[in-house]
This record gives sequence, structure tokens and C-alpha cells, in this order.
Amino acid sequence: MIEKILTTPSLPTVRRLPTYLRLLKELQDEKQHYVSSTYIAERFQLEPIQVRKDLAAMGIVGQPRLGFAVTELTCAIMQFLGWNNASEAFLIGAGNLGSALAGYSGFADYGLNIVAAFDVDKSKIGTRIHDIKVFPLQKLPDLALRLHVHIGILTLPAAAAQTTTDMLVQAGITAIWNFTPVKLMAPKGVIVEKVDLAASLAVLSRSVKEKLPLKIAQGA
Amino acid sequence: MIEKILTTPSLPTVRRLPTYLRLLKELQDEKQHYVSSTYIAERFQLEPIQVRKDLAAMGIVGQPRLGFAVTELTCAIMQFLGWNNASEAFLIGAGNLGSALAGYSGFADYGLNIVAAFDVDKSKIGTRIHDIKVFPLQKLPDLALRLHVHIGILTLPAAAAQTTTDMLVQAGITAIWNFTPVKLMAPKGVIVEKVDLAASLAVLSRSVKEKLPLKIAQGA
DNA sequence: TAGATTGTTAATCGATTAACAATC
DNA sequence: TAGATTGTTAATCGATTAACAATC
Repeated sequence: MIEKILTTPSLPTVRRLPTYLRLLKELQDEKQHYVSSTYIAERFQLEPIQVRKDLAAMGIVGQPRLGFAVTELTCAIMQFLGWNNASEAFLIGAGNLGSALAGYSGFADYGLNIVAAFDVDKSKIGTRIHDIKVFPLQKLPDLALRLHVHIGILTLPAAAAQTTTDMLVQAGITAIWNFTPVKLMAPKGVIVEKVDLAASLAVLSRSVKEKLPLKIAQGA
Repeated sequence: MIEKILTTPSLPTVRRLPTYLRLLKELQDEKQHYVSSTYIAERFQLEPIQVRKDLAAMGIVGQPRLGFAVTELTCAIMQFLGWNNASEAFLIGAGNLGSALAGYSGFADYGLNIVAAFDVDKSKIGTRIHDIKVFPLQKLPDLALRLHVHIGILTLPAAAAQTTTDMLVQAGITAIWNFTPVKLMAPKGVIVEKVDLAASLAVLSRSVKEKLPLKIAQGA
């Protein structure tokens, strides 16, 4: 039996998957059984061929004339991302942003379950943020071991980011969702994914500035 | 006099600029006057040539042997991003995430100043989140006009995202920093920059899953 | 059948990287 | 000077897009 060898999806492809997933859930609610790449593309202002390429990377085949089976497609993407069975994660830093993430119910859809929070601030330790208990940071290694948690969400001040990361790695954390503005150094086996607000804002700022260079350009 | 025609920096370049800026501030504190592309690259695990290309796009020239003047470089990037004089922005949605952003002092470095928050929740209206006053959403058009605010930070539930965007556009908002998971539709002149948490988490999840396909692979 | 849609193969486009002369 | 670093020009790489036969 010849198995098709799938090329590992590119990063841009992976980043588009959650968008597709959102639409698929919507279609499921509307009891739509099939969806075409044409339709998906139109909804998100993409090219149909790009959507098809993305879906093909999931190992799914569509049906000419009909498109792709909504349920099958949903399962394939969920499976691919590992979002069908939830991963447990620690929240490191129970400040403003940490609390916001703790209170965000949407992560359930993303297969992410925050099971505990950690902080060094004594006034926070022992309290609960959105039902998630806050522990002293030094308890993390012990709890990581006992609960088999390997994902850390980093929402603490920039100054503490690198040293805390070193500690997390020591404690067996192998994946870090980094909300700090620091480019973290971590050993090869450790995955770091950065949510780069500054980069995003830079793109926005630049676009805003680009729109009004008329006067300045005249002065040149 | 022949002026060098600068190619507009690519999006990836713009996204790297804030990282450079962080390092430059650090160097300034350490009273370093020059920095080489080699050093910057090493610090962020980039290629020196990429750093040089990025900086060249800012219109700055370096000095062989010495590198780039730290102050000059800082100014050029700040200028390029328009971060030297702060832009005023409205926060739309005073929930968990909105509050977190309102409380984030770091935006001052990014030339962003949140001047007011808006919500439809009566219990929030009239209160202050981190010193920022919360107004009823319907007051936004009037205030946008009076305060000449053109940037909106969208931190409200997905369900309200598109209709609220339509309203913002009507009210003269021309740039939206979108923290919702919705792909917003907006007229051509309006800039939308999305902070895509789901996309970021997808990349993380995928990497995590990729690390442990050993058992599954054996089953095939 | 006719025609919309898929999937394959090839072309294009843009960003990154390489090579190397110019500079101080 | 010697040598580290810049900036230019060319090569490579990877993602997107185009073209079109295959399919139901």
C-alpha cells in the first residue's frame, strides 16, 4: 500500500489553520456538509489555490464539484494541531496580562488548559485569578513534575523573563508561549513561540505613518 | 544633489525593528556609541547581512570597522515608526484583555497613548481601568471627532467585532489594532493589524506535537 | 452532458543568504 | 598597514500564484 508522503506544512500554512477552523465550526452550526476552497478563500480574501494547498497539507482530499467535507476537515485540522485533546499549561506571571489570559475562556477551543498560575508577588500568592490558583514561583518545578505539565505561558516583566526561562527549562518545561518583549535564549529542544506585540504595533504604526507623508514629502 | 531612493522596508523588516530598538536602548544605557551588524545579529540569532539590509532600509549608513552610531540608529528607527511623538488611541472593550492593555505601561515606548476606553457594559461605564476612564460605546464617535483620535484597539468579544468595526470606521477611526479572533472587513483606507493569538498558539501546538510523533509513527 | 471544483506541475515573486569589493 | 566591517550585486530558497488536466 502506497502512502502519500505529506510535506510538512509551512509556518504560514499553520498560522492560517485556526482561521479555517473558525469558519468550519460556523458551517457546522449551519449544517453545511461541504465547503469549497473558493468559498473559504472569498471569506478571508485569500487565493483559492492557497487554501487548497493548505488543506492538502493536512492530508485531506476534496471532491470535485463538492469541495471538502466539513466534519472531516475539522477533525483533520484539530488532529494536526493536537487541539482535540487539551494540553495543560502553567501561567507564569499573574499580573494584568496573565490575569487576562487566565480569564479567557476561548483557550478551551485551542486545546489549552491553564491549570495553575505562579508569581513572586506575596500579595498574589494564595489568591485565585479567574478560578486559577496562584502559587509561589519556587513551587513550579515540583508541581510541573507531579502534574506532568510541559507548557509555560510567560506573562511577567521583561527583566525577569530570561532568568525565569532558565528555571522553567530546568523544571522540564519544553514549550514556552512568550508574551514578554524579550528574545529568549533556550536550549535546542525547547520550543519558544513569541507573541510579539511590539512587532505588531510596529506594522500598524508604520502603515499609519505611511498614509500621511504628503506634507513631509513636499518639504523635501 | 542625488538622493538615494529607499525601497520601502518589507513587512518582516518592520517587524524586526522593535527588537533592534530594545537593544539600542540597552546599549545607550551602557554608553556604547557604536554597534556592528555582527553584534546585533549574534544577540538575536540573525544573519549579519540581514541586519545590515534592515538598517539600510532605514536610510542609515554605517562606518566600516566601527559599525552604526547607536543614537543615530535609534532616532532613525523611532522616526521611521513614528514612535517619537505619541499617537492617541481608544480602547474598545474594557474586559480582561482591555484592562491588561490599559495597565501596560510599556506602550509609552511604542508611541501609543490610550486616552479613553469604551464598553457597552453598564457596570463598567463610568469606572476607571488603570486610570483610563470607561465611556459608553455610543459616545465614541463624538469623542473621536473632538479629540482627533484615529486609532482603535479592539478588545471585545468576537461576536461584536465586525459590527463595532463598522461603527468605528463610520466614526473616523482609520487604524485598528485587532485583538479579536475575527478577520475584520474594512474599507480600503482603513488599516487593520491583527494580533493573532490563535495563529501563534497553532505554531506552538504544532511544534509540541511534532516533537512526540515517535509512538504514532511506529504504529503506522 | 456541462461545468464547477480539485489536484498537479510549472512559473513567479519576494525575502534571505552568499560573495566580495570598498572603506577606514 | 592589516583586518574588521560595510554596502553592493548576484544566487538561493521558499511561499504564493498561474495554468490546466482530471474528476464527478
